[in-house]
Amino acid sequence: MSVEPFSIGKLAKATGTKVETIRYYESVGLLAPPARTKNNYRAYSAQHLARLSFIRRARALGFSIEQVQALLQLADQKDISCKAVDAIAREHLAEIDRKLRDLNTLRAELSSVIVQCGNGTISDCRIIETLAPDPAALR
Amino acid sequence: MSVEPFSIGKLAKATGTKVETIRYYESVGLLAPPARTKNNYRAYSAQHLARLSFIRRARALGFSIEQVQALLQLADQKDISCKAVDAIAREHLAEIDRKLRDLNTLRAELSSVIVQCGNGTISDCRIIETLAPDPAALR
DNA sequence: GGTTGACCCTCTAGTGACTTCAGACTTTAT
DNA sequence: ATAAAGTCTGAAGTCACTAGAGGGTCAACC
Repeated sequence: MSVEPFSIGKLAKATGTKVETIRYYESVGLLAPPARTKNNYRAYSAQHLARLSFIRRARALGFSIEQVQALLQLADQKDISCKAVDAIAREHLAEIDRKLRDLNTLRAELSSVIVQCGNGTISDCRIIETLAPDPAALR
Repeated sequence: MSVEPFSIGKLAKATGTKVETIRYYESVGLLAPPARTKNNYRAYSAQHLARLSFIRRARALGFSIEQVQALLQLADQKDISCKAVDAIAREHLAEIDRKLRDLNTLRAELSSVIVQCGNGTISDCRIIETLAPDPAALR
């Protein structure tokens, strides 16, 4: 297992992150500044890879950068209760469920709209009407 | 049916939009600038109400402002085929399906994390590990 | 008639999470 | 040797709003 440090480009490729995004994470204090080579290039360790992977996964899960910060801080204090971690996760799960419900509703609406929009002209096309105002709002 | 023009506040209430957002839509060319009263207050017509309702519905469905612009332009040319409208909607549906798949995966992970994170300390807590890097990425 | 509070106006700046750009240096491949 | 690809910093741009400063206007109640 080679423990040589790697460049920002390699780290980017390994984690599916853009180079600029990695630098951004460093600038906002999400990812610790790595060592530098004599040319001032960033030299990352396996720790950085692990942490960036965590960050990316958490971001993909929809956690905000602030929430990821909180999770990382908690993760670093291994001796305390994980109730706080659990709370953050639960809070987020509720959010995901809300998003899922919304998206499913939208999906249904959108696909019914598409079905109606078979091949006619716009004047026959229901997609516009479907999105048109609810008469009830016009009171 | 009263056809008197209404203020930005009434329009906001009728469409569930913030006043500032309406002005923003005008500034980016999404909503046509309305007439003005002698006091320079915006005076909206039923057309504006209809169009803003459309905009809000489309935005709620997750269309970007650019996509909404496209839909509105298409809607204004009533004599052409609605294939373009259909294409935009279909494209958007695919996007929604991708998000749904992701969210479902995430939900499963997060809830299994919560189950495991019952009452131990962080060192027992799997939440960090669950989000830890995929060993495959470390090649 | 005065004043309180709810509206409305414009213009500017702030938000989150990046992305893009300009301008310069270094490393790698041909 | 030279060109392409990678890296650096710092600043500005993006999206879709949101908030704030600093002002004018209007309806109503005392």
